[in-house]
Amino acid sequence: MRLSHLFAPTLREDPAEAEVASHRLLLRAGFVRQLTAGVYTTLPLGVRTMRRIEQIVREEMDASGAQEIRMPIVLPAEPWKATGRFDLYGELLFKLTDRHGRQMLLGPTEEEVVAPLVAANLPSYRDLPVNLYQVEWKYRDEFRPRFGLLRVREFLMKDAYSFDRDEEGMRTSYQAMYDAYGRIFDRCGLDYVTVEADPGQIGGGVNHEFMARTQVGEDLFVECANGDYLADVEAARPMATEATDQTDLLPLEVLDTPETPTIDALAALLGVEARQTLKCILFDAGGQTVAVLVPGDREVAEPKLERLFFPTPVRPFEDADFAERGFAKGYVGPQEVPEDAVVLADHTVRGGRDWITGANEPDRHVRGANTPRDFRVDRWEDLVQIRDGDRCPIDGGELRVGRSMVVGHIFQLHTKYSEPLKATFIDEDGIAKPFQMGCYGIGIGRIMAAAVEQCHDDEGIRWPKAIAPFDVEVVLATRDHEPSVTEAERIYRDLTERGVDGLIDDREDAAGVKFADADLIGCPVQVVVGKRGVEAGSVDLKLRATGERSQASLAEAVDAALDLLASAP
RNA sequence: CGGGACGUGGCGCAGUUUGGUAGCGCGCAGCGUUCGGGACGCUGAGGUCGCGGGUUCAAAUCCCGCCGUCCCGACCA
Repeated sequence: MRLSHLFAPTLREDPAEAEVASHRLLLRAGFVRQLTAGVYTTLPLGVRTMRRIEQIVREEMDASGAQEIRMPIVLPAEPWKATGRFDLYGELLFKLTDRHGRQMLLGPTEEEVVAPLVAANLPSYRDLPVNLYQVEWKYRDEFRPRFGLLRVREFLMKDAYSFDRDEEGMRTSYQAMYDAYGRIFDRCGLDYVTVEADPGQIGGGVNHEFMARTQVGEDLFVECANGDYLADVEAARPMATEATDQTDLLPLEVLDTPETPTIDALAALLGVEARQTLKCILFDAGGQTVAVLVPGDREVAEPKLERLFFPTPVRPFEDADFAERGFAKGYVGPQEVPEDAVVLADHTVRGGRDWITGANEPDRHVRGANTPRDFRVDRWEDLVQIRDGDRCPIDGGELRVGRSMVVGHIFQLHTKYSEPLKATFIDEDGIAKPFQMGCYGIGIGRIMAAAVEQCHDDEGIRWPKAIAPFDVEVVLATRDHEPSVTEAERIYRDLTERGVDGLIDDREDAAGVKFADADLIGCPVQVVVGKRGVEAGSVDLKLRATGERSQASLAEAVDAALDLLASAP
């Protein structure tokens, strides 16, 4: 491709709206342009990189036995009502109405389409397993698109769905995807970790996230300093706390603590540490009151709580709930919790005693609260948010919190969708049974953004060669020196004949402009052809990833470029 | 959804406090000089100052409403 003909408008200055590196560089280097919040046009360079990513994804999906299909984007709402996701997703859905007044939506994911599709001709167990995938646009009206291509409202996603006869088959299909995902992200050149994660809104059971390590990601994970534990921050658990000595407990004593509805105010008034206090956080789970106990210096991890009660929705108390159910907001303690409520305590609560906690009346707390003497605990569970410095549950090592961008997420769904959708097959015993499903997503644009986050410097992008828009850029560093032009054209042509995706900068611009753009666009290898070199019978080569420069004779220029490309990351 | 900031030629910005002929840099077009790390000179094109309403002799500037974009947060007692 000739840069003189390529629609790749590069920007000399950083766009005002872009703060994170990937957003800034993808705009500046002419890969994408923003149309509106969270919606982007992909320019030729971006299309090339995304196609390369798609190609890797398709090869590995096909190799794992999955088959590509293409499903619609405009979907009728009915199946989404059947699975409950029409309401569950709510505002996240782009909804539209057709001319007949029928409710439609733009697909945010496609279980509701693919399960009925596979079930349509009532397959036999002999037809299973089946794994279908597509690479298609997805629509989610995120309440805050951000970080350029990281969180967008329209995005290209590879989504796959496996259908099995039983759980064992589902686990086999899941493992095949797990393995394929590892190969995909390896091939894309990403530095990533794989963690067991929270199921979130898709629900179901076991699931893993593939997280590219980045500076700016929205998703946090924890990692043991000794390298033996990795988890999504929403699913991570700290090392079990040892129970404290329970002798010589303090008596329960009521304290006057005016104007102390927060832990900070209470700790300040009494001159104690927040961790000596006990928070009693109230939730509603399908009408039942749930009291969650955690030390005052810790936060409740709501996703963990939601998982415990799944599929019953759990929500925090609203102001009205406190009054209706007889609790004093800001002064709630676990004593006197009604019998029909359930009291959950985090394991870390075992490590404390003589708690200071709410007295269940305004402006009063108690000191010396102990279980089971003063309050009951119905269940001990893992309920706290993990934080930097917690101990690893495997070996007690220090846990560190890292940032990442989730580029892939795989789920074991069991019959969560096949059941409500009545997506069944006929089993060996002649009875119709719901499929055991799995679903598997990869964000194509996110891989592109994550790669830029991981591979860039002050000058621009340093593409991993597997997903670079072009392999080699030939920079013609002169305009009016005919022998240089001839040599540059020859090298470009020979590279193309040798199967390399080549780009030649044949524009009428100064050499400095071309060098700057070459570094910005970030092809792995640059071959610089100019008057000085050509008169001396040589070209200059540069490996973008390291900045390493070398020279080759005109005759060996193509081989040298190919060798350098082979050595590129 | 709450809070904050911003909106002025294609891009980046100044001008708004204190109302009075719309500016700068880059880019773009033409000519000339340059020609290996974002060159130089001359000439030139290009703006409903986000939109609507109001105040005023006069509004980019003051007032009201709306729209858009970005950032932070979204219930922890």
